[in-house]
Amino acid sequence: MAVRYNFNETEAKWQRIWEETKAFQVDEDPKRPKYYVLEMFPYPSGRIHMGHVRNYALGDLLARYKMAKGFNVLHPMGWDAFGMPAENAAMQNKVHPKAWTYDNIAAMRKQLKTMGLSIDWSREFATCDVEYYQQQQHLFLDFLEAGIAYRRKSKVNWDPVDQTVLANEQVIDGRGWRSGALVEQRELTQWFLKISDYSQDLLDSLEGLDRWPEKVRLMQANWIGRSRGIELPFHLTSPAHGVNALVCYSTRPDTLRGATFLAISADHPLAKALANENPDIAAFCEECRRIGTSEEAVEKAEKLGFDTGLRVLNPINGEDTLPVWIGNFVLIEYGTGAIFGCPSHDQRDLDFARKYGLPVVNAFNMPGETTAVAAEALVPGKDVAVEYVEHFANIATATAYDAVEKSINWLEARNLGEGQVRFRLRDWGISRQRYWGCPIPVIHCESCGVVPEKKENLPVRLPEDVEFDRPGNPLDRHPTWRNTTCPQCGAAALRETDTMDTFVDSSWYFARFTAPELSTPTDPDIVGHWLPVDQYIGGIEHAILHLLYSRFFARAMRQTGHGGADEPFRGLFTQGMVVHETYRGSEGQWVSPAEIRIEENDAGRKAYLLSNNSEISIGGIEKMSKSKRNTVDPDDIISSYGADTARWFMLSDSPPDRDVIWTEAGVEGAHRFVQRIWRMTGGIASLPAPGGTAAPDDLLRLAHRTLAKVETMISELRFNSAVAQIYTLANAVEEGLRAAKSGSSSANLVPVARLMIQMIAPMMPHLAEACWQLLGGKGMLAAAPWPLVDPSLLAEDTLLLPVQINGKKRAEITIASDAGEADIVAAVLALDVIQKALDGMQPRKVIVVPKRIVNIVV
RNA sequence: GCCCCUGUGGCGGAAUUGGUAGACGCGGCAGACUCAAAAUCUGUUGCCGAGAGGCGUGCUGGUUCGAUUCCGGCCAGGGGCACCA
Repeated sequence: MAVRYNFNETEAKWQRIWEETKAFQVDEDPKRPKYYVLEMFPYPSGRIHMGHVRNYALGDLLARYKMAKGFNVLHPMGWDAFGMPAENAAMQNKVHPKAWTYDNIAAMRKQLKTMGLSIDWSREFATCDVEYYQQQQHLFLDFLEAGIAYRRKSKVNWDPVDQTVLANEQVIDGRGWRSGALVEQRELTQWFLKISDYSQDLLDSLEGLDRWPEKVRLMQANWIGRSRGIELPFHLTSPAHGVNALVCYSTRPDTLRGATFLAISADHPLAKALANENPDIAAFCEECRRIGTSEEAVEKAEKLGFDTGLRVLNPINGEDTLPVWIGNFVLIEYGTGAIFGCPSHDQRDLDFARKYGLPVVNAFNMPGETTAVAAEALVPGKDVAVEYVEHFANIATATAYDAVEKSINWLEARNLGEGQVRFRLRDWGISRQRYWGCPIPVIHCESCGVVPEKKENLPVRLPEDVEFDRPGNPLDRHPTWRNTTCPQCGAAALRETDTMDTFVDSSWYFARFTAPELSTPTDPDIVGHWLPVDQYIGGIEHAILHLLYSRFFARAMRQTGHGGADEPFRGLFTQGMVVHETYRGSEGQWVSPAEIRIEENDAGRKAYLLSNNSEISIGGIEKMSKSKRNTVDPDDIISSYGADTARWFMLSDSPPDRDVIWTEAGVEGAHRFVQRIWRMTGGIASLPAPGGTAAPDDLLRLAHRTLAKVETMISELRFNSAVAQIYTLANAVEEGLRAAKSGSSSANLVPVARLMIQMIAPMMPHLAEACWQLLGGKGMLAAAPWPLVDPSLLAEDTLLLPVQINGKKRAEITIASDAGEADIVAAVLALDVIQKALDGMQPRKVIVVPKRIVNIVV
């Protein structure tokens, strides 16, 4: 037997065997419970990175474990293949986005396969496959028919150089992230999906997602942003431009008595009407618009206002008059585009009031009281709110929170306003002026307007003969592709040239995996069988958009007859990042980990450049990135240590939801363990066969206890703890082997080693298969059932109980596990150390917690 | 500003119904084997102290026989949202 484990040979061998035996291909099986494990599918950037390795190591562990536990496991893989990088590559390298994408996919597939994942590769697809986006077009048409998709004008960030719409995240300091051009606000007609119709359901259903991280549920809840408030008309003292009243939206009507002004948006219809006749107002509104709404601008922009001269009455008493201002901080998109300002209880309103000399009235003063407001606005506090509500609404008691609800009731009862629920969530704009995406299957006809393409005419294929020599959307300037006929009247018409946001592609791929060959988007029976995904694993960066869009899609697909589940992802796990130390040379240049060596002793850690031994400064630990040169290439790791080592390292030490620090020392440690398991297994296999049947010993008991713990920890996704348990068992097995070599009984070594190997199998599948063979295991471990815990081996005869005096540990006592309380107390008090520590003091009380602890109180 | 999370050895982290703080790994130190190195193995490793012992889970109060765990108040780090009325 070879002393060193040859991972190269073994990993290739078992990957071949798994593939040849189709070990991971599945179909629906009514006899076994299903389990759907899914890792967020990768974007085909060209090479896998360590984040992928971690993601798939986690998912594969679960998939293999569930498979061994008797589940029919669906574990597919695909590619999120549309998007801008392919077009950028096309512009820079004169390569077609399609060729670039499929080449990348081929390269990454090859890399992934070296990881030895239990993927059903027969289901693989890319979202840029025409078969996939054809079905997405089918879904779009159904959504259109159901009123879920619609078109409207909307303000967008327009990059005049790249000639495209930019997402808010792509606008940096008011400039396009690629072109650096000043971004303009344009009104364009865009396609939207009506996600806002589902706001309440998307919010309420978060409650049931008990296998999602609390953090993600909170983030989604905040994003949906439900608020309870009231619409309040403020009547003008004299109507202007046909407007009798300005309607404000407020979530704090309990502060209404402190209102001292009203502010409307520059885009409010009344502001526009006033601007038409007053050039000063027109100029002011223009300035407001110019400042824009980018985050940067918002941060710096001063609160600006313009007094319109109009006056309104406070509805609370119909007497107090308030001036109407135009404010640059009032958003037309939210609420009604008009607010009442209550400077005493809102910092922004206070700043505004101070700047323009508007009165500040403490809304919570009782009649006759004149408590002033200090430099900072009063926090809408609990106590003051109660007093105020008592005063104006005559409500006997109210908690702070009730104050809002009760003031709404009070105002509604007097017909002064109407309670409302509003959401922050806006409809999802899916139009992109890009080539490399799913074409939106509609046609613009001069006489019929916007006409959906007929389903039998799908797919609307992306033309391949396009040029990327200029910015903008090549579909717009394609000579023939746009020209078509109207499906309704047959006249010449033009195709829509916008493509869909790539988030659409990723909003239903998990459903398509259940039947990827189908000529409809899904088969309701099949998708109903597999969905929801039982465990979804991916990065926290998708906590909001991707996961929310997918939840919306699940609802929309059910509504349009495409089946599925209420919620697409039953369990969600958000893994941490892979991070690495950074290194910088004498001139501050980033240095890659491959170019240095580390020395470590009592004096500390130092890094030296391999090329000339000059010292390198060790910087912070940061997310692996090309710019900081702190990446480690999975290919290099797999070829030097093997996939199992990389997987084991990823699973050890760090809890999977936290960042894992990639270190050379850590990888070597993981690899040492691989070699150690191999040596140990070889040693056990070459022992002479023991005769007869073995009585259970401590080692066997430990193995079963470990098995029970490992199962619990895997099901709780605490893989690092499972790994620690396996280490403990391995230490004991090694000790057993050493003892056996010097003559002790080896009777339980083989069965215990087999248990250990089976526990290792989901984490290091290749090594496990090889060891399994060595131990005479039958067949392929990938197809073997998970071992059963023998409950009779979990019980212990004796217990080690700590003994405390007044909560401080003073001794330990070994005692029969079935000893009664009186016996334990007697035995404890008889201990020399305890007698000595008590020093003649009489115990007042002895607390015995069964199987846990004894505490003597004096 | 609002909402949320996290603070444990030199490091990653265990201790998950209030019951032995530091499992397991990394790193360090000492030793064995070796001509030597690598590999491997053994011992040791929270802090203070020669030792007995004492102190220790961000700080600070509290509840409890007993607190890393529960409650109050601070401090530090991280994340999400944000002219949202």
